[in-house]
Amino acid sequence: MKTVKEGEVRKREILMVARDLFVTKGYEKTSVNDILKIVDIAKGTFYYYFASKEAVLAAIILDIVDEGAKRAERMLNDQSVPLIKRIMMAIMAQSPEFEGSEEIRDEMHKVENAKLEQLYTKAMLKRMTPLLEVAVAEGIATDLFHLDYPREAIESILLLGHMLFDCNIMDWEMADYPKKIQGFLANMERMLGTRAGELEDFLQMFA
Amino acid sequence: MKTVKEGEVRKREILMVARDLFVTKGYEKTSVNDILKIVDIAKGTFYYYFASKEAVLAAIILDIVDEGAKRAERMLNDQSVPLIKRIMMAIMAQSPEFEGSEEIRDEMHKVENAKLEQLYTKAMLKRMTPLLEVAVAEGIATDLFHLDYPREAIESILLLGHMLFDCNIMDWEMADYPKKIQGFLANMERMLGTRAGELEDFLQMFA
DNA sequence: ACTAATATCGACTATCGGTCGGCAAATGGG
DNA sequence: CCCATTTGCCGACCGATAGTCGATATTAGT
Repeated sequence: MKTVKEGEVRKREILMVARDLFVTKGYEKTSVNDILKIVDIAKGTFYYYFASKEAVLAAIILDIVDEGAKRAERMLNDQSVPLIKRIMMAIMAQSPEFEGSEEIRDEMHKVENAKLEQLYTKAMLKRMTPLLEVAVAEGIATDLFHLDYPREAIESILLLGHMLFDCNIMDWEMADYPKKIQGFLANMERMLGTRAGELEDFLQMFA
Repeated sequence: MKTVKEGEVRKREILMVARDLFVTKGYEKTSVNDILKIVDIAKGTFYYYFASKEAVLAAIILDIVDEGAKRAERMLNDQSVPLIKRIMMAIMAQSPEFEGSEEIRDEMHKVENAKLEQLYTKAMLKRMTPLLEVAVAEGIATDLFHLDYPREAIESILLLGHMLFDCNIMDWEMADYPKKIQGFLANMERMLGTRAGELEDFLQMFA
């Protein structure tokens, strides 16, 4: 059964299906054959569009990171919100968990997805750091933040936000989360050198 | 050729060889057959001792983390050194890079080793947090540190130290490292709430 | 010496990611 | 309108892999 489609269409089809499978089943546990079955193409077609299974993964990660960065950018540009809150919301909005169906939440970051996870972290940092750098520079200029190593603070905050709350490396009880979030905000405030409690009302949201 | 050995001996043999291979070649790129060839046993023997290749990985990680924690513990117990420096040295000593041959350094934390890396991070945090908790509590009691969420600060510091300097997710130039280390120390100081510059002489070491 | 527990073997299987040569459909120029 | 070239597609095949299993050899207890 041969159905011909324009190249870019096929490519997107494969990416969509693969992304769904990688996120729900895990990258390692998803075989190329699994993808073929759903997209309903032969092996040769898959490798006509992608050099390897890992190439598909890389493309998907770029997509996910880019979508997150665009959401973050929207948050940062909303001048009606105070700067610190904007930054906080950008960090939250960036996380893939906040788009689409909520069921995906736990699936993406699982043991079998270590490779996806690692590549994602790397790409996310590279994409997000410049965005936050602008925002933090604004905070420094307006005497809201006081710090000597803005770039390093941003990297640390992004990394912590991701590792603590998006990955599943910390196995916390549900009941722990409010305290963990408060701790994170406190550390973020200190690294940025804000007036203590600047994020206090934000903190209420999680109490 | 059949050579029989006591169970525990064989098990340790397998673990030693596997660890060496995983660290130098990477977990994914090391096949069970690679291990068999060196230990000089048949497949059945391997699976007589370990349920899967991944079970071997898990055992190895526990070993590595435990060795690191023991080194860290020695640092923390050295009363002749000021507390902050002790903590800093414990964090550094914990890293697997600091034991044995230096060549291993880059190998362990590579793209193909994402699974090893992730499991390691998780186990390391669980093992190291309680150790540092004692030390930080001492710092709080002696009015050296001032912070409301000690546990969360420790988790963050451990995580950052590991992710920034042990993994290879940040692709920095060699020339960047002094600044990155200074930034890390600054953030650490702020999270712990020490007198600013408390770690200043430590910082000299990396300038 | 017999038995039971322990340790070892290696052929075998299912599945995987990836290759390759050939076929079919669209394209477009003469 | 025909034919050649490009583009899209096929699926049998390959080597390697993690893991299985029933047979066999060694050791230890009595």
